[in-house]
Amino acid sequence: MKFDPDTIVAPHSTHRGRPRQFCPDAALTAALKVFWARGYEGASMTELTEAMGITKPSLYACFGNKEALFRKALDLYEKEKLAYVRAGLTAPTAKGVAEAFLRGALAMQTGNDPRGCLSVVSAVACTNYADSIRDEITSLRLATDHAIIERFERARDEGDFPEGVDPAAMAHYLTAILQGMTVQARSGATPAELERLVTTTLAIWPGR
Amino acid sequence: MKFDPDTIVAPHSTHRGRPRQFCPDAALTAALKVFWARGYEGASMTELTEAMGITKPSLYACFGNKEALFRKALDLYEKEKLAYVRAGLTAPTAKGVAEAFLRGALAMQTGNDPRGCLSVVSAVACTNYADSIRDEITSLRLATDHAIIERFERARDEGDFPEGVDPAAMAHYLTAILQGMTVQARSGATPAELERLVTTTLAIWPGR
DNA sequence: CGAATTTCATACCAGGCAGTATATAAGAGT
DNA sequence: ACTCTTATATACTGCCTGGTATGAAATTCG
Repeated sequence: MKFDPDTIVAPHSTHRGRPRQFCPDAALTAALKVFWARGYEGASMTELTEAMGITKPSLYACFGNKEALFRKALDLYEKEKLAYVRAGLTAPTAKGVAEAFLRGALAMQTGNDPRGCLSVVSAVACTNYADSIRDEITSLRLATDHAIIERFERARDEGDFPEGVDPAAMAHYLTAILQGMTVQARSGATPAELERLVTTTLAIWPGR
Repeated sequence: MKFDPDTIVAPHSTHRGRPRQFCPDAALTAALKVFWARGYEGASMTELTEAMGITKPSLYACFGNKEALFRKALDLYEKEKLAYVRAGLTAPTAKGVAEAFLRGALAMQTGNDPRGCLSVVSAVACTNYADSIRDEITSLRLATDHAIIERFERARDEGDFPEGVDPAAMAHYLTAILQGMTVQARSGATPAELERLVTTTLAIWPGR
């Protein structure tokens, strides 16, 4: 029998047959970079297999198909690269949360990774996605939005905002700026320009 | 001889041969909608020809190839749909300019047109564009940015901003929010949510 | 009317796409 | 050593892509 390809992890000790000659985690990381740089449709299977260092049958046996591979890459992205979101939510004030998010997003632009948030790129890029991918992207976004909204509601109760400021509105306002940062990073803005966007946003930020 | 396809306009009175059986302007408008909704790579030639109501040879004879067609559609977009940018620059104060842009962008989301700014979508979508297309998109963006920066520098001289606010930074801040609005509109935000983004941005806006 | 010219309609092309069939290689269990 | 099972390598499939060759239709000029 074929073991469940969803597990990705190498089969445990009682393994029969030829062992796999590549590390699925490393391959998935390589695939993530390709999707990140080129988008879902822009990444071809040959490009993916070359970056992953495996052949097509190996890819299909281990990850299913292109759509499943993308979804696993997206999960990995959310888990690893968006750790600063969960960390940022623990900042003591609303402005601290905003600063953590903005600086976290900024840090991601200066590294060696492709520029711009993969989720944003995936959401904007194309309408031809399989519905399941669109649904997953939007559900991830909704979950993040909800977490920020709840955090900002607490911030309002703690007096972080001036009177009359809607926490949910501030949450969407913040995410809009983060998304705009992705667009600008993607279209060639320099790190200095992006940092100026961060400081400007924080300078304007209402409350503490 | 073949008349210059770049002119698009119907040949003038001294025309020999079978007359064209479609309106190039209407066809280009239809093509623009397809590119707008699906992105450059997402729009296939068959999809384009069906939406334009013409056959492939007619398209190629009149518009050149896919890249040239996209560029002409982009020019049309910039000319028609972004009129509110030029109009907005004439607002009396910096905040007035911001409001004009935000409300103009919001109005574009409520109409029947595809959602989100075509330039933003094109800039983010994919790295596989022909270089000329990328160059054109970025040059258009730079021109708009520059116009906003100049307008905001005048606004600073006229005292629209509080002390110490950098006009260029405010310009990029505003465009970031507009780009974020495109992302949110593209990923299913309701008009009401987008309007809240507008009012929030204006409530926070520093100066007049 | 006929000749020249341009557009249109159909069918077609090479190439790239996602995905797979087949055969061989490499390990584990007996 | 032999079988069973799984992974790899090569070659392939059908399909869709952007782009085009060819011939018929429609017009103007002589």
